[in-house]
Amino acid sequence: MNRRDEILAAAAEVFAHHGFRGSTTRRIADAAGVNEITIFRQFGSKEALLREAMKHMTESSGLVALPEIPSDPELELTGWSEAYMQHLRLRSSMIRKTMSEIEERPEWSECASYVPTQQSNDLCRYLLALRKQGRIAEKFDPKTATAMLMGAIFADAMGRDVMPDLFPQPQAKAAQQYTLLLLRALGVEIGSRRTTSKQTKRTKQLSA
Amino acid sequence: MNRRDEILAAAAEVFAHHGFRGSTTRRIADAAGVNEITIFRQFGSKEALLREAMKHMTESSGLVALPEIPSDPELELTGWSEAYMQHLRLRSSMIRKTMSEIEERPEWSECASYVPTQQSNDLCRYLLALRKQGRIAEKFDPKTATAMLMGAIFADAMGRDVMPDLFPQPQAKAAQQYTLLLLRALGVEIGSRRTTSKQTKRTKQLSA
DNA sequence: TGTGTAAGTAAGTGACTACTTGCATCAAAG
DNA sequence: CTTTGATGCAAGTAGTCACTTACTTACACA
Repeated sequence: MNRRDEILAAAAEVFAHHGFRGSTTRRIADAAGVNEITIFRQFGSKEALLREAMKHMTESSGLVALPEIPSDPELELTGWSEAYMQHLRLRSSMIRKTMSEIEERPEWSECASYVPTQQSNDLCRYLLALRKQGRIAEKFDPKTATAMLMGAIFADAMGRDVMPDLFPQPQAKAAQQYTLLLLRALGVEIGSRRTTSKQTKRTKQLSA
Repeated sequence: MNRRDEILAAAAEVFAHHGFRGSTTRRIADAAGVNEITIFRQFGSKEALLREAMKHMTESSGLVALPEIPSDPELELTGWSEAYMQHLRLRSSMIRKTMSEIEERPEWSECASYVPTQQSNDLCRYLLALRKQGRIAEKFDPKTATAMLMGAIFADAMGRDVMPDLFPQPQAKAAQQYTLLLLRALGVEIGSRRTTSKQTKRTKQLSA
């Protein structure tokens, strides 16, 4: 990790805690253990530095996609929800700051909406695949279902720190509980499993 | 509306668009059409002004409670969801800024969590009343169901401006669609109505 | 040994920030 | 008519901000 990356990491860290206006070049330089002037020589301006730090962040999400062909929706969706929730929780400070700054810096919106858009499309596609398999009993709008699950996860990840009483306990099971509730809304049989190979239906011990 | 209230309203407006650090006393004074000095004479400091403006805001939510005794859950919950979503949408800028500032100013968290806490308790109580009436078919955790609906509404109100493609269309029906999805998850018979007086069950034309 | 490059030090610029002081204005209350 | 209290105006203070200039140090490589 060279100097440049150290500065970028420090800038992201400072921004997550203090926002754009609170991210003074002095604070970033101190956090990076670097002279303030090095920042200007490397990036030209505070704005350019934070823009680059932002881009640098979004490239490292590490989220995995849902399988193309649904097999065990309860298991797969629970895993997906938990991963997405953890992703949001780890970045909650940065996300809060970004949401707040986007009105004043609309050029960041593309950066900010990249991960949620990708995840939304992925989940939506998965639900449509489930329907194609005839495993969704009720009529449903995939966009609504997607927005509902992702919205619940998002709100939990953003709000639980400040208002812990409003969210289900324990925190570790919240993503699973939201997922099960959604599956019930869609009429997906819980505990069912189907694969392309001949594998017998079996009960899972995950159900609440 | 006297001078004091005009300044408070202007402060809230400026804060919603620029956050704490961006709310310079000059900007607030200009927005209120008032000399900058008047602010300091009236409120002492920028911090005190914004604290008061914040308190002043939360007192005017205008949200109504769900009925004590559920009668038409689809109608009542849809109305409640729409009102809550509109409330959040009208204040989305202010909410985003507050969420972002709360880490640096934790003394505001009480103020910020007042409305959601009240609404969450209200919705939770309503769902428990529905269960007591025997109108919820499935086993369910009321906290999870509450967090799920409120989370979906919250995320929609916060995110639709920036990422319109991720949310159900049209916007005007979104709250209703989330509500119907939740009712399905709970196994509440849609289109059913029950009152304390003898009123016949009837089909509603609201269902999707 | 000489040269180029990335980094540091020191000092300073002009703009902005919260906040203060001193004085003038003006309308309503006594 | 006088007092009082809220407001405005002009000027200023001490501090911070992003950013610059001029010069020095350290090291790699030829």
